[in-house]
Amino acid sequence: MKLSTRARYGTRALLELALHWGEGALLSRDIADKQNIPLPYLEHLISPLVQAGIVKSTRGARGGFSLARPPEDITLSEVIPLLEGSIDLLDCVNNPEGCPYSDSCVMRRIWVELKESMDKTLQSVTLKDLVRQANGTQTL
Amino acid sequence: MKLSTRARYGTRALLELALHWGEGALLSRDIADKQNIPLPYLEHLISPLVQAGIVKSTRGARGGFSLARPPEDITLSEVIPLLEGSIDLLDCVNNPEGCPYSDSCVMRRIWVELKESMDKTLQSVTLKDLVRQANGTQTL
DNA sequence: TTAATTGTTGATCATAATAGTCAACAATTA
DNA sequence: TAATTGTTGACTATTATGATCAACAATTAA
Repeated sequence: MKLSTRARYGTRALLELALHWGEGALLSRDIADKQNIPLPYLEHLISPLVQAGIVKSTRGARGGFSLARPPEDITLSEVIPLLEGSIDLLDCVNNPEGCPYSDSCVMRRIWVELKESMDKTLQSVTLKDLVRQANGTQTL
Repeated sequence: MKLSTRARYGTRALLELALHWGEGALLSRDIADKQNIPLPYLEHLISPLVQAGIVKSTRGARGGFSLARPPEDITLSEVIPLLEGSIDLLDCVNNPEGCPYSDSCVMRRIWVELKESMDKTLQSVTLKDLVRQANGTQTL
């Protein structure tokens, strides 16, 4: 039950983009260097973020990546599932038909609750929050 | 970020033991049959539960397994980490020294919060709760 | 229009974690 | 003492993850 490096790398990449919000596109190479992410790996894991409309990509010379929306509008609840596939601890959480026992299963309810409590926490954090904290600006 | 089958099997085995609380020992073979768990696998995953004093084992003829404590005193918060190794989504949660970045890391705080919210949910569920639900006795 | 640049995609490989099995062993009871 | 039952460690198979590489598409600037 460990988080994959995709989620770790991905959130770091997004933080990097959030730190440079409003400054135009960042090269994937620079993101990779700054955040210590293998470049060819970054290219793959950023793809779902682009397709989901969280990251904007521009090809060709002078291209790169930038956030498609303001950092305060992007929560981890939106981001982590894209990177991780889903935050369901078991497939039955979102797909009860897949398990022959789901009707009578006593445990499924627990896994659903668990997912909901995680999601609630993730919803409470925006990229802007991360930027604030990174800058030490956070009053908290 | 999926739960391992150890946790699924393990909780089912515990549920089975809880259902028979007060009736003496259950054979591992019977637990395995009833809950559809490969017997040799069950033997391995039950071991940490025995060592942690949650399950009591008796060897030899007429031996078997039973809960070492009343079902209402055993929470999932105690059980799942034993089966799963830990519920930390990342090692840095419980072992900051392992990561060179943990000081300045913006993300670690999130992973810690996530773990705490999961643990809170798991703490709220005892084996007795599961039994009640399995019996349809739950008033809720 | 061409060359350089940069993201996109798919194939592929390596490694590690998980799931599962088997056999020798220790303890207990009848 | 023989039958029973849990304990442990070694081992195998399968899958998921992490990572790389190469061909390709789009864009810009000379």
